[in-house]
Amino acid sequence: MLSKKTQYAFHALIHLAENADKGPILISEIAQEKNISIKFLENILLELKNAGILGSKKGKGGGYYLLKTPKEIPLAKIIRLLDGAIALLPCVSLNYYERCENCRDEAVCGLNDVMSKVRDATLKILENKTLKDILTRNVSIL
Amino acid sequence: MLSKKTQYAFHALIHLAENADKGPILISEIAQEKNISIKFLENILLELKNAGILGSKKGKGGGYYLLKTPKEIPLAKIIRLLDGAIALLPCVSLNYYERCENCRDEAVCGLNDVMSKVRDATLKILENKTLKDILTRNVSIL
DNA sequence: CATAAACTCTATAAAAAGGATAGACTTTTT
DNA sequence: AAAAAGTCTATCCTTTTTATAGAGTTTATG
Repeated sequence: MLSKKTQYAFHALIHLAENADKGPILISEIAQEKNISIKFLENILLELKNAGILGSKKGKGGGYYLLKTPKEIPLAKIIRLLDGAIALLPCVSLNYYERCENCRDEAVCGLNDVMSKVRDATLKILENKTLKDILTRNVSIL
Repeated sequence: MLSKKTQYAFHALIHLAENADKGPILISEIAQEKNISIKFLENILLELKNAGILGSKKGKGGGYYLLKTPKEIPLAKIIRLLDGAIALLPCVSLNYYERCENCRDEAVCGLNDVMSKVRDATLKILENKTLKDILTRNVSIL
């Protein structure tokens, strides 16, 4: 299961993309629209900003906005950024690999084998689908 | 990512299956063999017992043993028992569904749509693969 | 039938994740 | 120059997950 953080990030990104034509969007607007704690959302948007996905403008008329087009933001990237590994086991993760502490030899571990298949099937979807693919509204400017 | 609980459960079940010909297996043996905290493992085996997957025998010569053949234990069942939902989002879970608090209408939510596909791809593997498929050693008695 | 071996149960503690709060800092408008 | 409207940073509280401790119960067996 994805963490709340990642779930909120997706909803926030969707809102930002669908309102990209309106200039910087207030955190408070996203929080209200998507029913998310405003302060918690602050931290999440900040992480997305530090990762180069969002930009922000301070002062009156400020807010957050996408730095890339939705098509350039794969869903897998968001999950890895906020949740870490996508795989179900650490010993099967491509980006956050950790040696298995519970088995003798990963090379002949049947669990490793099955979970690799699950990872591949999941990544095939999440690395190819982007923010654009999960938008409801089509925004002409994008 | 699967919880430690579920990860440990898989390794314990593998050990039980691969040594099914030896009668009841001690918790301590599994814990040592698989490098798992013995007391934590106790709780896990108890849950598996209460779910009807394992049986136990008390007293000298006691221990845990499988109540079903490995082929009858789908991997998805173990995950659902110990971790709950397999899906990445509550609003997409078949067995642990919860309404989405962050979007207006799940029926037209693009996130819901993509995550349903991930769920289907994952379940296609995890519901068809069983404990038997992740064993290293072939035990004739099974 | 006493004893040791082994599982069972309840309570508690430590660590991580989720969520909430406060206040400092920055930019813009007037 | 100052107030308004935002972001940024740090800390704290609660819940869940992970792990530990110890008393209690059952069973084989000599």
